[in-house]
Amino acid sequence: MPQQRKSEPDPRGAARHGTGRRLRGAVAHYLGTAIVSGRIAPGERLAGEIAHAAALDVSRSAYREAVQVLTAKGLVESRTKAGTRVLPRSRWNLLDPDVLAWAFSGEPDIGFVRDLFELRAIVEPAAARLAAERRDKDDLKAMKAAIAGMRRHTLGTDAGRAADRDFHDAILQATHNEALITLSASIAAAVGWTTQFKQRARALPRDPLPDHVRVHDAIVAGDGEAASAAMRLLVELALDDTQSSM
Amino acid sequence: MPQQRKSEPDPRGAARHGTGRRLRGAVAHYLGTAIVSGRIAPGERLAGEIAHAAALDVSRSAYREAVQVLTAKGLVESRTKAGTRVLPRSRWNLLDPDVLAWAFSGEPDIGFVRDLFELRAIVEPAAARLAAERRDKDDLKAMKAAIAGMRRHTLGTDAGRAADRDFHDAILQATHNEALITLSASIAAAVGWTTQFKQRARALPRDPLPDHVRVHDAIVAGDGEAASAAMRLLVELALDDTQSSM
DNA sequence: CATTCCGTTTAGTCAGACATATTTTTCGGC
DNA sequence: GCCGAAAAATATGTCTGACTAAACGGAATG
Repeated sequence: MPQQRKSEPDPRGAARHGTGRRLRGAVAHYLGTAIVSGRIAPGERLAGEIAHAAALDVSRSAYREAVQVLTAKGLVESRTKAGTRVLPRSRWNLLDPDVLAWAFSGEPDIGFVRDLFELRAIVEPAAARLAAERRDKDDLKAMKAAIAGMRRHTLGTDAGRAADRDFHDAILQATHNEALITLSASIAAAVGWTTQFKQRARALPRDPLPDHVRVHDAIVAGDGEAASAAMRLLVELALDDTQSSM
Repeated sequence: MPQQRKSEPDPRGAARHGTGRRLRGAVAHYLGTAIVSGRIAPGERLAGEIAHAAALDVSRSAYREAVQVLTAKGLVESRTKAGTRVLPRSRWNLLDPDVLAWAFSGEPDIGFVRDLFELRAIVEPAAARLAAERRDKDDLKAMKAAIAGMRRHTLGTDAGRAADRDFHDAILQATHNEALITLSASIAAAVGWTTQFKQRARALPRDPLPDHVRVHDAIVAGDGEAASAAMRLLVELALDDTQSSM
């Protein structure tokens, strides 16, 4: 008995034509967004495996594997007999790339976006400082290429956004700190979603190139203090732009 | 044919008596540590599911669910026919609590510990500053209680370490920034493992209480700058202690 | 009234079959 | 002899159904 009266998107259907994700991934995405968006509240109990799997029209194994993914990300916890419950937000791995993606797949929570920008404002200037102190020849080459790309294309184009990403990536690599790289990459990606919203809403209000060049020059000069200050300014401007469009 | 010539710990046996984790968790832990410790290098291919599951003496479903966990944490990627391969370190979610635990379950990599301390030195002072600016009555109460607990017990006791954790937790809560809380909690836990090593190696070289009191007083006074400076000092001292024992 | 025991419920594990997607091989044609 | 397309091989992905184990609730018992 497929196709019952569910208004929610059907993971099976979505997997069949849309994303290209495997079935298990589609179910995980479906449940993940349902939880992160608050449609299923913390403390709430999910329907039993057999029933829930049947409701989603997938086998129990596929459903279970999806739940394992959620468990791995700290969203739910399963105990025999008690069922699987949604954990309190404090246990969620909010910095996991998938969780971030799920959080931004719908209407992102304003407060959470603020938190992320705050974290970014803390981490990225420090990263720029470290980059200025540690960059080697390859790092400089990558940054130079990225800046050149940004000169050629505006942020409205795919190529322009790619160059922007490359630039920030190059800075992170230059810190030679794996933990910092992992963290910043996640945040930057998440912030990227919001940036896209921003640009859709209105033409971008200012040319971001000079800000980036300032950061670049400071890192080339090996001036950590200046690099940190320039990056702080860059993040603040990005925050202003995003806020003015919300 | 159980008990073949494998020197590595047997996940099934470990699950049977030791950790209390479910079988799938034990397999995930086994594979996770094998990968994080470098025993299985990035780019390498894991043995086929049927063979590998049989070698570990677990069913294919249990093995697969364990692999899903690793996939969720970015350690491996599975593609039909091509098998499942270990991803490059850059794709790992190094800040995931489980991954950190796996990384510290054996001999932790010195370079990675340095990276974590560096990140901590960036984030925690900033967190202290925010806490000083935003703490409410409940936050102050929790911090006060933690400090009192630290006065009563030394860091050598369980109660003392719990009080220390509570203090840092209270500071994070006071920032009212969920992303910051998630991040710092992970790092602090990981750094905690190393601290334990440190104390096992030698009597702790100095009384950490005055440093904590300084942070506490600054936050109570609402002085963000002082709180940040005091916390920076605290982290630096912790780093010194850890380094001198390695 | 407290305690213990047993049945029920739900997740956990197992086994084997079939589907799907690549890679590799092979075979035909140019 | 080289190149390209079709077929075979192989590993992951999904499905099904059964059984196990653990935890909760209530009944029976002291």
